[in-house]
Amino acid sequence: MAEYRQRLNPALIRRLNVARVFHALRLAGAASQSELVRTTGLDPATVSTVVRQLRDEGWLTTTTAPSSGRSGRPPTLLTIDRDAGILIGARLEPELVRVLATTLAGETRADWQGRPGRSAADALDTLSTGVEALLTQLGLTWRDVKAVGVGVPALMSHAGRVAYGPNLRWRDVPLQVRLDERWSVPVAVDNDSSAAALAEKLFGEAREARDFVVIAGHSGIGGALYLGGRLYRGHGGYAGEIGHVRVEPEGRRCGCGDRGCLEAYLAERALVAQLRERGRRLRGYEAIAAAALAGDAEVLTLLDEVGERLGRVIADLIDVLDPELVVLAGALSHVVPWLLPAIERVEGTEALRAYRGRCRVKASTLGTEAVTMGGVGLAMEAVLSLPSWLVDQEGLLAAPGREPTRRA
Amino acid sequence: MAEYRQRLNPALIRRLNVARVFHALRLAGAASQSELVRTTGLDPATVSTVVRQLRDEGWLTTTTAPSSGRSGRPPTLLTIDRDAGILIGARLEPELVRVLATTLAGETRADWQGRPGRSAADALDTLSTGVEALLTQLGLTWRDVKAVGVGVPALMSHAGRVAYGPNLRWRDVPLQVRLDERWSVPVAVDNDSSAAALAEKLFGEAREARDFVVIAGHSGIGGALYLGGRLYRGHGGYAGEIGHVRVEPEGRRCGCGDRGCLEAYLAERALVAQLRERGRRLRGYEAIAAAALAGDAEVLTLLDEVGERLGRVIADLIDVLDPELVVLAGALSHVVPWLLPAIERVEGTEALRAYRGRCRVKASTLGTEAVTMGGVGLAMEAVLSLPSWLVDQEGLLAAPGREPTRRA
DNA sequence: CGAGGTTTCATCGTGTGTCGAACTAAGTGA
DNA sequence: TCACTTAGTTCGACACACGATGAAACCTCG
Repeated sequence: MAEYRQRLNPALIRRLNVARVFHALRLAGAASQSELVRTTGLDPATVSTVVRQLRDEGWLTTTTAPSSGRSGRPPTLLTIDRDAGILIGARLEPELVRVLATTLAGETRADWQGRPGRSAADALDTLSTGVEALLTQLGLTWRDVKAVGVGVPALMSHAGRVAYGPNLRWRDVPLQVRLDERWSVPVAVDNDSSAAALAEKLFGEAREARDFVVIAGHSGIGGALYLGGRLYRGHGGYAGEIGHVRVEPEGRRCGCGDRGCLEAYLAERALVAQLRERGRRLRGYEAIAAAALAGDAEVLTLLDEVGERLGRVIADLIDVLDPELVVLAGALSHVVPWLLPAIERVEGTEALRAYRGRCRVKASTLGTEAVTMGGVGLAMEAVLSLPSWLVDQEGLLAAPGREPTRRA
Repeated sequence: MAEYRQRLNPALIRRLNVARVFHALRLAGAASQSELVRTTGLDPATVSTVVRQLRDEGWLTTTTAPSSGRSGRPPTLLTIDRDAGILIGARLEPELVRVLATTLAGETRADWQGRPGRSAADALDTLSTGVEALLTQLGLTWRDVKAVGVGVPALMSHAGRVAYGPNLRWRDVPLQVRLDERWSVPVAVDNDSSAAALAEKLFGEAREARDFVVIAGHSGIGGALYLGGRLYRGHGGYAGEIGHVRVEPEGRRCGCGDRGCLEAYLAERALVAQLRERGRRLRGYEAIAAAALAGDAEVLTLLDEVGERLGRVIADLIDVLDPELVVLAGALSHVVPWLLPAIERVEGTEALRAYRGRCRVKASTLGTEAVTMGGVGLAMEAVLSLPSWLVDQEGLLAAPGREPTRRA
C-alpha cells in the first residue's frame, strides 16, 4: 500500500468520517444519529449521509426507539449488524495458531485453535483450516468474510513481510502476499505487539488513552508504543521492543546472545527456568499464577523480584514517554497481579514522579487474547481502509471539544 | 485554539496543500511549478491554484528561467518573497532575551539580544523592546510582522500558558494571552526543547528525518521527541524531558532534589562545577570547548566521562524509540565533538544494535540558535495555520512515493 | 382530541476542494 | 516555417462539508 503521500481529497475525508461514525457506533453499541452528531462532532447532514451509506452497504440494523418518555420524535437506534459479515483475527505462534471470527463490531462469534507444522507454508495451511472450520461452524462462506488480520511474533518490514521471526524460525517470508494469493479478501498482517496495542486501543484497557505503552509477554517479551493517538513503529520498526533492555549488568543469558535482558527474567520460559533453579517445577505463566494464588512463597518472592526489574524498565519508559497508561498483556497478564506491587514500589521512588500525573499500570483485560483481537483490529482497519498516516484513532474516537495537546 | 476535532473539510485540504507547497518552495529555494508538482506529489492543477493564491497574497516573486538550453517552454521560477513580511522568533531565558527577524522562508534578516528583568512582565517588556529595535533596524513596521513565536524554558500547559518554569521562576503565567494583548499579530509559544526540535526539523539537521530525538542543553538539559513526523509531547507534556533520568545510583546532587540525574553531569553549571573540583576554572560550554580544543587533559577526560553517561542514556532511548537520528542542540553543542567518541563507544557495545540500522548522533548545526529558530518555526506554523493534530511535517516535506511506515 | 412544541432526520443549495483532459504559452531544432 | 517539447492554465465532472429548510413523529397541555 504505497498510499503514503496519497493526496488528500474529499473522498478521503469521507472515508475518515465513515470510520469516525463506525467507531462511535461500535463503542456506543447502539446510538441514534443525533447521538452520533454529539459524539463525533460532525455535522448532522454529514452524519445523515454517512449513515445512509453504511446502511446501503448493509452494515446497519435499525431498531426503533425504546420510547424514553421524552418529548419529540423518538430516535431510531442504529446498531452494527451482527450478520453484516465477519472479521477474522488470527495469531500465529510456534506452537499455536489461534483464529477468531467476530462481527464487524468486533464481538466474538466463534473461535478455533490448532497446531501448526514447522514451515511457514504449514502454518498458513493451518490458518486456512482454521478459517474454514469457523466458516462451517457458523454456516457462512468466504463471501461473508470482510477482512482478515494476523498478528505474528516477528519483525515486519513493509507490506506485511516478515523480515525476521526468531521464534517461528522464519526469515523474509512475504506473508501478506502469500495470504493475498490464497484468499480474495483484504488481509492485514502485523507484529504481535503492535496488534496487541491496537486491540487495547480498540477493545481493551486503553480505549480512552491517547498515549500508552503495551508490554506483551508470551514466549518472548515484546512491546509497542501508541503515542499521540497512533501506533509508533520507529524508523526501523523496532520501537517499543523492550524485551532486550538490560536490567542487570552481568545478568542471565538471553536468547539474543546478550546478558541481563528483561526477557531473560520475565519471559515464560525464563520464569520457569528461574523457578526450577529454586526447586519448583511449573509449566508456564498459568501454572505459576496458580501457585502464587495458592501462596507458594518461593514463587511469590520470585515474582516480586522480577516485578521490581520490570518496574525499573517501566519507570524509565515513563520518564521518557510520559504515557498515561501502561498495559501488561499476553499470557504474561496471568501473573501481573503479583508483579504490580513491586512495580508500584519502584515507581514511587522516583522524585520527579510527584510532579507528574501518575501513570497507571494495568493488566490487560483481553489477556491471552490480546494479539488475536489485534488481528481483528487489523481486519477492521482494513475494512475501513484509511491510510495509516492519517489514522489518529484518538481523533476518531474522542469526544468532541477536548484539547489533549498542550500546544500553543 | 480549541481546534482539535475541527471538522475535516475541503478548506482544510487547501490549507494543507498550501503548507505543502510553501515548504517545498522554502526547501528548494527556488522552483518552478512543475518542480513543485514533482516534489509535493500534488496535481498540476492544484499546484497552479495554490501558487496563484500565494502570489495573490504577495508571498512570491517570480524570476524568469535561466535559459537552461533544454527544449520546451522555460519554467518561471518561484521564490518566497524576501520582502513579503517577516517572522519573529524569540527565546526567553533567565539572563537573556534573544530575538530574530527572518523572511517568511526563515532566512535571518536581523537579530537582537538583551537582558530581561526579574519578573515576567519585565521579560515581556524586554521582548517588545527587542522586536521594536529589529523593526526600526529593518525600516519596517508591525504591519510587516506576520507572526511571532517564542521558546520558553518551562513546562507549558494548554494555550501557551507557562505552567511551571523553575529557571525563570515563573509559575502559571498566561504567556500567550499576555502577548496577544500586546500585539495584534498571531503569537505562538512553546517549550524551548519542543521549539528546538521544530527548528531541527524545519531548518536543521533533521530536515529529512521522520523520527528523531533532540537533546538540548543550556542551563538545564531538556529534550524533545519528534516521532512519526510530528512532535510528541506526552500525556502531561513531559515527554522527552530526559534531564532527570538517573545515570548514577548515588550520584551528584541535582537541582530537582534527586541524585545522579543526567543534568547533574551535563548541564553547563554541572560541567563547570565538576571542572572546578578538578582544579579548572572555566566559565561555560564555550570556554570548556576552547580548553578542550587546546588539549587540556583534565577537560578531555571529564568530557569523555560525561559523554559515556550521556551515551548510556542515548542507548536506552534508541532501544525504546528506534529513531533515525539524535541531535544534540543548544549551547551544549559546543562541546559535542568531545562527547561523541564516548557516545559511539557505548552505542557500539549493545548487542542488538547490530541488527538495527545504526542511529546517527549529531551536533546541531543551529547550535545555540536552535531554540530561537524554533520560535521562527512556531511563527511559520502560525502563519500557515494548520491544526496541530493534522500536522505531519514529514507528510508535508517528504518526497512523494516513499513509504516510511512498515505497516501492512 | 387537536394545536403547539420538540426532537429527529432527510434533502437541497452553495462553496470549495481534487483531478483529468483539453488548451494556451513559449521556447528549441530541423 | 513547422513540428516537437515542456510549462502552466482553464474547464468541467464529481465529491465533500455544511447551513438552512422542511418533513416526520412523538410529547404535552389545554
